[in-house]
Amino acid sequence: MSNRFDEATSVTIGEIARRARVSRSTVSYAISGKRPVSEGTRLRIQQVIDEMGYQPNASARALARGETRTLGLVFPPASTHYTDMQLDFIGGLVDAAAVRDYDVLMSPGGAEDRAFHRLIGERRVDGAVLMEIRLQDARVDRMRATGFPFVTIGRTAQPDGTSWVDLDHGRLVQHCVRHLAQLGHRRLALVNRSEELIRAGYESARRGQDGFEEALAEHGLAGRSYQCGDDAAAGESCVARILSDDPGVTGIVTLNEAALGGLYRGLGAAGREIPRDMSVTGIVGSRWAEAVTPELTAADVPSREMGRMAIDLLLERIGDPGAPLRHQLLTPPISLRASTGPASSRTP
Amino acid sequence: MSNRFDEATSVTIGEIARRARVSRSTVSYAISGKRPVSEGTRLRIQQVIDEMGYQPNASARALARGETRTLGLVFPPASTHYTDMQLDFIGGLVDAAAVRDYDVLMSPGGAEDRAFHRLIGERRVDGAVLMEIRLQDARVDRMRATGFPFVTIGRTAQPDGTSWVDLDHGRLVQHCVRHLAQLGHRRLALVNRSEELIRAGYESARRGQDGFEEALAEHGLAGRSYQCGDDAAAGESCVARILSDDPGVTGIVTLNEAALGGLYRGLGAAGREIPRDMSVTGIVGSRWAEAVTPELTAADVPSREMGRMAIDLLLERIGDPGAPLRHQLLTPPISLRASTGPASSRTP
DNA sequence: TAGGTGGGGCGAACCGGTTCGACAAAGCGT
DNA sequence: ACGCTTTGTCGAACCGGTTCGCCCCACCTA
Repeated sequence: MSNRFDEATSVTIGEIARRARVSRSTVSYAISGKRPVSEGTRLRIQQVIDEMGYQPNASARALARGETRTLGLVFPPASTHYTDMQLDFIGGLVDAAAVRDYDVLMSPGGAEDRAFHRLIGERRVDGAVLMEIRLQDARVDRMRATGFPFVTIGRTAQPDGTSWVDLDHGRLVQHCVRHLAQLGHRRLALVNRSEELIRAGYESARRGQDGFEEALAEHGLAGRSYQCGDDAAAGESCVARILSDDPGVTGIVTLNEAALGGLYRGLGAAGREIPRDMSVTGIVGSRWAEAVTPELTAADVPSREMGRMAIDLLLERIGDPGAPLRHQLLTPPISLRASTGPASSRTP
Repeated sequence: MSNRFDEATSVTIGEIARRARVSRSTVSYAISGKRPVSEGTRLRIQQVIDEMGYQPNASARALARGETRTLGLVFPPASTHYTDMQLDFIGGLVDAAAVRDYDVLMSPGGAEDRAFHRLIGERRVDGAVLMEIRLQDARVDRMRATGFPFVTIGRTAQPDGTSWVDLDHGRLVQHCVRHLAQLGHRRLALVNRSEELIRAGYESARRGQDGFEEALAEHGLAGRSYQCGDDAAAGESCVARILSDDPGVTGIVTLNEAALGGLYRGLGAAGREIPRDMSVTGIVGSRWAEAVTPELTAADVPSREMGRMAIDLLLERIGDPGAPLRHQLLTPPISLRASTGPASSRTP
């Protein structure tokens, strides 16, 4: 009469206790080991647990313990398609969390969205990772105000108040420019992300642009920045703009992964061969860098690694909210591939 | 004395009840509307709620209601990198869930992994979507055994027992072959996914291959299938194998998005121009199809849409477990782009 | 043998919601 | 005036765990 078919799905600790002829608390202690339980009863309890396939209910446990063992991943709504880098980042983050027995809750939306409210206000998660940070970011302000543990991927204009892991886009772009300068290039272009993102204060785009301008000044080069949509067609037309603005450009730095294929196509259509007539470099996930021909000299983004770091930092904050904030600013090396070469190979 | 700074994070329904001078149940009814509450008290309660920023605790609510308002997304561990299609699929799925006030829990791992146990056994979610289905899939068997609501992306060898949404890879490959046949191509090659995936019984790869062979027979063509790793280098070496096995091949069908760039590079290195000397087509996300030059004639995978469908099907199963199972088999049209052309343009 | 010690187990309270049954007061018809 | 329904509210039980305080008993020591 108690042998329902679906009993495995509805076994409670009370049921285990009854069959093992002990109290519920004893079962709990036998599982957690927080108080001693005699060898005999522990074995008996364990046997019943195995027989019935008992697993403690997560909601009940979360309520009692005050922790959900779930982490939130907050990212803006996907009006703009995700990039490859983001995908790898998410993968690395989820895997790292799983290793530590945490699950990851995906939460699209900004500071005013219902999803965001659910996550924080309803305490669905023990902490959160914020992606796609802007220099002024309402989500960060809200999180800080609530005192909820969180880390950001990217840093705001006032980065000292939070833990974060970020790619040093400014410095990376500087390295790209220096590389081109050393090859003798004098007139450069920066292919940035879309106008909307830049206007929204998207951190990596902004800092990348700043780095570009600084590097131009430092090396005494001419150059200009271009906003470019996140797709191949935008990349193609961006090349057209660059060449019509200044046909003398011989080096391009790109922050725009999704436009890369279009960039190459545009150059091909304009009769510019890479790297003979045009050197191209930038910051791009390695999958894209290796997909184009010739392969792209680029700073490969360690996305999976960044996901892992984010989890580490977040768990540290959850474990000890009073601990000092930590920052990870990454400057991965530039992988030299086939898309850059000396400027002198063909003089106008 | 009760005005702590962090009170917004720890407001309970009891606190609201006290300040509004009503019982906890009245607050609950005022919020849910499941029983009438007088206009006056409802306003008073609402005011206190607004003042204190009260939001019901998700764990407590889940425990009491027996539902978590969370859905699981189960995918194998990321030893193999995710593809662009998967990313879009996840994005579409998460967005669709958010619209319906559900969150999505990411759970990497197979049927034996701790993450899988947590998800199902601990009842962290109300239902689950299973990605990356194999023809024989232990996860599906386990889910079916527990009676847990779920849908799969892709179908197993016995697809009738579950709800699923799937791309008809077999038919799509047939369409690709027919397209090439109509252009006059007689010797073809299929670039499939990696050996590991195929050996593991990865559904789309297997059915794609079956479709390829059927189509060859139907049109009386010669052809061969190749396994190819998920990266550009593998694609490049795959082309070398194809051309050395049969230099007369003039048409390629690919199921391998990540290898596409390498495929193009390999053809270029072998002196085969697309589409003059070689026509290429296949099943690839549009971002990749448009990134290569010439752009790829391909069946564009409606990934985001599939994510939305998966959520719809899953919520239907959760809402009414007795409802008939539903299947969505998609055969998106092939977008004609620039990578295919008549075989006759250059006769050996 | 009395008194202290600590291992092993139990019952009850608690986490923060939801929901059911009961009941008082108000509104209605006759 | 009475009983009957409806409306509004409350207290208590419950969801399924965890944890605290307490008690009993066996063992050790003086």
